[in-house]
Amino acid sequence: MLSNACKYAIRSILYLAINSSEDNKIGVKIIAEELETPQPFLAKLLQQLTRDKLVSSTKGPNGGFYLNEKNLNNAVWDVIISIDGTDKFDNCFLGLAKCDDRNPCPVHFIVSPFKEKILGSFRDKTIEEYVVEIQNTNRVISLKDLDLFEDEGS
Amino acid sequence: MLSNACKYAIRSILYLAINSSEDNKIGVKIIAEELETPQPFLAKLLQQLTRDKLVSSTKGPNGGFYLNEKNLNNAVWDVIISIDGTDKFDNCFLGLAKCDDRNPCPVHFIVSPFKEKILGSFRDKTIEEYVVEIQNTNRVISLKDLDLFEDEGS
DNA sequence: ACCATTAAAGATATTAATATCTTTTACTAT
DNA sequence: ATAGTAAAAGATATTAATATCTTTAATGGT
Repeated sequence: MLSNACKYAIRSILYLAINSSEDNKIGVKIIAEELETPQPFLAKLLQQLTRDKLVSSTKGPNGGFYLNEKNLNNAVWDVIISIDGTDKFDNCFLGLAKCDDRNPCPVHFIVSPFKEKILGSFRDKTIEEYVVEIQNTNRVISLKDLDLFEDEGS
Repeated sequence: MLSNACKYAIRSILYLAINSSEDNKIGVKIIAEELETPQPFLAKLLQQLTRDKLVSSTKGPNGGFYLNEKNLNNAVWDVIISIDGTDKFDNCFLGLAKCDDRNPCPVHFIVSPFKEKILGSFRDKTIEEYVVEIQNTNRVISLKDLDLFEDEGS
């Protein structure tokens, strides 16, 4: 559904939303380590996101990437468009050239509600709202979020 | 989620289930045309499915591919395993190395029920049962199934 | 002014997926 | 037997995705 590139990009932007600010910029190296992604590849993606004004950056010492207020008000969907384009979501799960409610593939009515749901989430929530949800419900996006205790019980 | 190869393979096997029989074998050429897939590529896939005993075939005149009773009792899931392997379904939607109920990515609880549902459908229903459902509910898998009337109303 | 740091940009490399081509083998009908 | 047909097998080609490398530009601290 999403390319690796796009997955990296989404997690990066959420990571920056949570951990960076105008006076706490974060370099690619850190982000790549924290998200376990290939560093130079991620650099390219962040470049792309920066060109599209989805993240902010400055060069030089204390430089790095961060999100400003405007960036925080974009949607995850904007990231997807920037990196993958819109196509991947439109395509039929079984590869039919034409698949819709009228001409549904055998799994159309399983896939379709899911797509609507996740697409809705990506499109209607801002990055900022995502962050609130992530924090309120202990969602994981990077290594440091991991709950490593396998067993809890007595 | 599924590779093109796997999508072709699934539609092929459903197509054969519906249209072929021991004494009505179908050649790659026809199948490829009907499903709008690249012919030699599909040939490779059918070869693979044949090796794994998911479809049957004979060479020579009146030869071609078909499904026997045994083949009809496999699941779509077997096709997926044969072509893509199991991994694609296990992976996190946002690319987290570890993503489960305890360490969920931000969309885990949207994706997870969908995966269970579709995986269940692929695993628990036989090809034969799929065919019954396809026919009872007018599902589309090939060109000839298409309902081309765009508008119905008066 | 100079140096170290870090992103930007452009070029290149690698890999995996997709697709095609060629030769061989099996089978059928005549 | 022979010719024609169709899949099997193996080799090759193309493309897109992923990943890396190198050079350049901007910035900040000394």
